[in-house]
Amino acid sequence: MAVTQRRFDPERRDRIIAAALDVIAEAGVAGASHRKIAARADVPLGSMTYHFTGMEEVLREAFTRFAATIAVRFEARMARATTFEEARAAVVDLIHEDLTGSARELVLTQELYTLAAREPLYREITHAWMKQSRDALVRHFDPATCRMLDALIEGLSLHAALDIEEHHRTATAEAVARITTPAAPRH
Amino acid sequence: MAVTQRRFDPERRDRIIAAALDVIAEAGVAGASHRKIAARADVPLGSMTYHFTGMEEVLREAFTRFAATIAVRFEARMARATTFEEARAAVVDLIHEDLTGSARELVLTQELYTLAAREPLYREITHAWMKQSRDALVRHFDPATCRMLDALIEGLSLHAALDIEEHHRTATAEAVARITTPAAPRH
DNA sequence: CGGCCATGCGTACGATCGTACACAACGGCT
DNA sequence: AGCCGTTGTGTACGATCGTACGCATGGCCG
Repeated sequence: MAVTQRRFDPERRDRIIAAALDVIAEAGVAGASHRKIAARADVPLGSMTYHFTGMEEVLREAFTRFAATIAVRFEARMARATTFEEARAAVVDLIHEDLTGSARELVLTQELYTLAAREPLYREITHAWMKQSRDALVRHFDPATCRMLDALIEGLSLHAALDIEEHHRTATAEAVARITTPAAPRH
Repeated sequence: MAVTQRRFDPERRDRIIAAALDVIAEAGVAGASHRKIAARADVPLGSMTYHFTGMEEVLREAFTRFAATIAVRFEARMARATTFEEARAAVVDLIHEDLTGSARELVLTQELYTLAAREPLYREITHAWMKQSRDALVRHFDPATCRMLDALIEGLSLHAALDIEEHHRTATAEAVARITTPAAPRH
């Protein structure tokens, strides 16, 4: 009666995961707690331990979903490119979107990276993410170039997250052009 | 008597800061507490609140010192380069050192970045760090190229932190060569 | 229509946290 | 030598945390 029953709420788990990402984006992994996530998802505290074995599982699923979402977008955009020049343009587009998009994604990415730098469990998530991106790139560029592109993309993302300076699309295009152009052999 | 007095211990603050970096490297910012840091520095818990106004001050000073240390090393190495080719080689050396050096630095860097992505206070630290590095680079490369180099360096650092794959010096050299070579104009 | 069992929730416990504050210990000054 | 102010420390408090667990609840089967 006064108590709203939620017996049939199969999306409960999903809502919790989504809420977890919200909380992490706002307060960081450090500031994320079962209680805050439960409040955000509008579920009782007990649901946390019911649906998940512990905080680690929540984080793992949340970041897995986050990484998958971004990787899929990346893949979709790259798939539309057929020629080399289109591939270059697609990369520039993607970087541009990353950098001018929501700060939320940049922050969540950083949080994930920091976790991954310390714990192998989360490293698996980043590895899967990287692999997907790498696979999307390797259709257009050779492996070594893909690695460099990856590094450039992540570096530029970081600069955006740290608010280093405003982003110029032409500068990004120039950087991508350089990376994707083999250097002349040393003399 | 049994209590060892430390009245004259002017390096107490420094030891605490050093201990804080150790703890952060091991347990992350999230896992760093006054108690753990105090234990690591072998000082009583009360010393924390005596020497610092709060956790934030400890973190700020610790990361400031950390960033300064790395920036100084960067600057020193770049300063030894006179010609363009030497500058390129210096950058490759520095990246190589970063990537093959202690995981501690890579982890601490990630922790700082994540903090900085969220809080302006720590962003100041990263901005100062970037500025120092940028100043060291700008003597040899034009500003746009410096930004790209920065991004590349940070991206490669991240790859190392995430253990993406083993580092090849020649691959780094190729990436630096490309970035520092203006792209041919589009036709 | 009524009892049962899986499902889900409220609460309580022990641990750990940051911080404040009363007090011990010492060096210098008279 | 003895007092006093500065310097440093031990402890206790309130808040918050993750997690376990007993119990309410409602759908389903007989």
